[in-house]
Amino acid sequence: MMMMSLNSKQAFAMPHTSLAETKYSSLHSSSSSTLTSNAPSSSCSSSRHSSTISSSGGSSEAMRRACFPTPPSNIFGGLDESLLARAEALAAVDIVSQTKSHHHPPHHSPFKPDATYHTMNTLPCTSSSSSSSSMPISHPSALASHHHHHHHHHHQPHQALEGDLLDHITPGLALAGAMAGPDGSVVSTPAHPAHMAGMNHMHQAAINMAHAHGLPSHMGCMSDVDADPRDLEAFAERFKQRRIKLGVTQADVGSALANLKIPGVGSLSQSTICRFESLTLSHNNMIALKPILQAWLEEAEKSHREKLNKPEKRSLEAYFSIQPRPSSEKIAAIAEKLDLKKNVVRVWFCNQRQKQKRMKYSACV
DNA sequence: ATGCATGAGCA
DNA sequence: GCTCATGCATA
Repeated sequence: MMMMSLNSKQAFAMPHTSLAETKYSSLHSSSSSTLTSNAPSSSCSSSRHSSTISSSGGSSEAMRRACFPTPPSNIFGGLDESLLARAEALAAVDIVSQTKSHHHPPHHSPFKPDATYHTMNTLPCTSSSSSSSSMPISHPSALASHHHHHHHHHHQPHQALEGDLLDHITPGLALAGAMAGPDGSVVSTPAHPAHMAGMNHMHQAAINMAHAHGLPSHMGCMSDVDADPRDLEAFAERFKQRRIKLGVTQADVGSALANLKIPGVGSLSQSTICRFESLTLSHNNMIALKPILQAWLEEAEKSHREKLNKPEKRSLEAYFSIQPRPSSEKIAAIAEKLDLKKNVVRVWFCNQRQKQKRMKYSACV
């Protein structure tokens, strides 16, 4: 009995992907149409439409018009003590809602997963329902074989036409997030030896194999649950926005991942993070990485929140919301109130203004 | 942001 | 040999 001779992956290789092609290129550029027919219902941030794969030409996949909430602009031209008073009131208010923090000892472990990871973790594809942790490990082929025989539609091609196809093939895996407890601080670890290029590969492909369950079109609420293309898109975008808001670079994220201590997960390169955000990774890869990045994001935000909870900072922010450009005198007053050096306060305002610009910019890009 | 290269698992 | 995930180097 050996009649079934079909090679899995390649068997269904799609037409255009004839290997040699630049692998992925096919995914976005080639058939850019299609995609995104689904409107993402991204709640808060923006709605990105298709984009994702349409980078035809070259770059710019998308311009998301963002809808970022505009920061409070300065309204007060001259402020005085009133400013201080107000700010204090504001600060006091938010102080109330203090979130607990969970501190993790900062352990940075520059653990680089370079070497073959795949071996270590096997990810069960796990159910598609929800919370399933997936680790990025596994070889590509695994998944490849899977899916193709499962459905008629092959995944690979999906990259090219994500929109529709993905619709039905949604795999499910996702992890709720946060499992490890790094302090979230993004450390930048050097991570790569640099002598070689392809050292770490965690092939996670398999993970996601979930085959499809037909997704109802109404599932708008599952966010990290499955790998719904729409979710991925929305998540990638949200991820980027929040990362920027945290002031963390793609490279920082990549190296900080190792701090999560998720088994089998080490650091990733800036390239990969970039590709994730721009949705230029394969669908399977996106799905595999999503839970990891989500975990990182949660940790990072948690620690950021902790920082924000420091009274001085809250006060400064409150002042800032009222008057982003306080005069020298105001700064002196603020510094005195908070028992900080005037210079420190001045610089803080400068940085804050810059940060705001960055955020605003990124939101619109 | 992306081209090119590496290296792994599979058929 | 193919596909895939990922990284380095660089525009």
